[in-house]
Amino acid sequence: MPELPEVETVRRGLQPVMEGAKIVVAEARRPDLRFPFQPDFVARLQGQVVTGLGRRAKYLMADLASGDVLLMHLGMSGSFRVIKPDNDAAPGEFHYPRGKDTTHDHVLFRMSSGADIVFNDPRRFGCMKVIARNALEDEPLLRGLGPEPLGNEFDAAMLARSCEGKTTSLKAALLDQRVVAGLGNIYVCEALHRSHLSPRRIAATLSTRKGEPTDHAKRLVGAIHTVLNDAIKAGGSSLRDHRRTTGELGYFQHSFKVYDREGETCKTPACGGTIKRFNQNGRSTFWCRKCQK
DNA sequence: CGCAATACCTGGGTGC
DNA sequence: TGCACCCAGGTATTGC
Repeated sequence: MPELPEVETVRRGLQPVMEGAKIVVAEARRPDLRFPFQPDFVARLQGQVVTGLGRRAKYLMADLASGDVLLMHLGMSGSFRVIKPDNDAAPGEFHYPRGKDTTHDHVLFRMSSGADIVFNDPRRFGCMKVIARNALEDEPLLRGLGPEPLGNEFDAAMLARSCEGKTTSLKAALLDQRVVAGLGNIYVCEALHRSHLSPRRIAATLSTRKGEPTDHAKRLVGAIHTVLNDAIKAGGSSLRDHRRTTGELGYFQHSFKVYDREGETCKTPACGGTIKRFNQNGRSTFWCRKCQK
C-alpha cells in the first residue's frame, strides 16, 4: 500500500492521539508479521509515554520515554485506524464490532488519550520492532536507507551521484531505497511522467561524464518534490487498502497522470499519447511513450 | 560486484 | 458455483 505520502498521512493521523499519551495496553494477536515479534515487544511498550511520532522513509517511529523507539512499517497492505474504546469493556480488553475487515487486526494499543489504535495488515508484509534510540544507527532496517526525498540533502547533484555508473533503469534506481528513501511504484511512475523521462532510461544518464547533474536530474528532483507534496496535501492515494486513520480515503489517485491509466489519454498538454503499461523488474510501469524520453 | 528474479502473504478480479 | 490464474502500493534474500 503505502509510500511516503500515505505513511506521512498516517503519521499525522496518529500524532494527536499518540504524542504525549501513554500506551496503557499493548497487544499482539499473532506471533509474527513479516518476522516474529520480539519476546519483550509488549513489555517494552506497555506503560510507556510516547514523546514523539516521526517518520523516516516509509517507517513510522514512535519515541518512548524509556529511550526505546517503536519502528512500524505498513508493508503492502497495512493500515491504522483510531477508534473509541468501549467503556463497558474490561480495562485490558478491546471490544469493538468484528467483521470481515477486522480479521487481520494484528496489533492494538490502548492510549491514555482515550483512543484505541488498531493495526490491520492482511498480507503481513508490515513489521514492528522496538529498538534502543542510542542503537538507531546500527538498526539493519534503517541502516541502508538513502536520503529523504523531501529533505534538504536530496538534490539533483546527490541523485546524479548515487546513480553514477548504474546500468539499471531509472525506474529501478528510483525504487531502490538506498538511492532515495520513500518512493514506491506509484510515485516513481508519476514523477517520471511529470519530468518527461522514460522509465527505461539508463540511470547513469542523470549525470555527465564529469559527474555533474544533467537537466534531466534537476527536472526529476523537481517532479519528485511536487508529486510528493501534492500527494501529502491530498491525504495520499487510496487504491485498495490505504485509509486515513479515521477510515476516510485519500484522494490523490484522482490526480494520477499515468498510474493505473493504461489505455487512457496522456494528460500532458498537447501530447495526445496513450498511456501504456509494461513489466519492469516484476512491477507494472505506466508511462507515455510519446512525451517521456 | 550489480542486477534480476524470487519469496514472503492474502484477497480481489477475471476468464473458463 | 468453482477453480485456476493473475494482479496488487514493499523489501530481504538468492543466484547469476
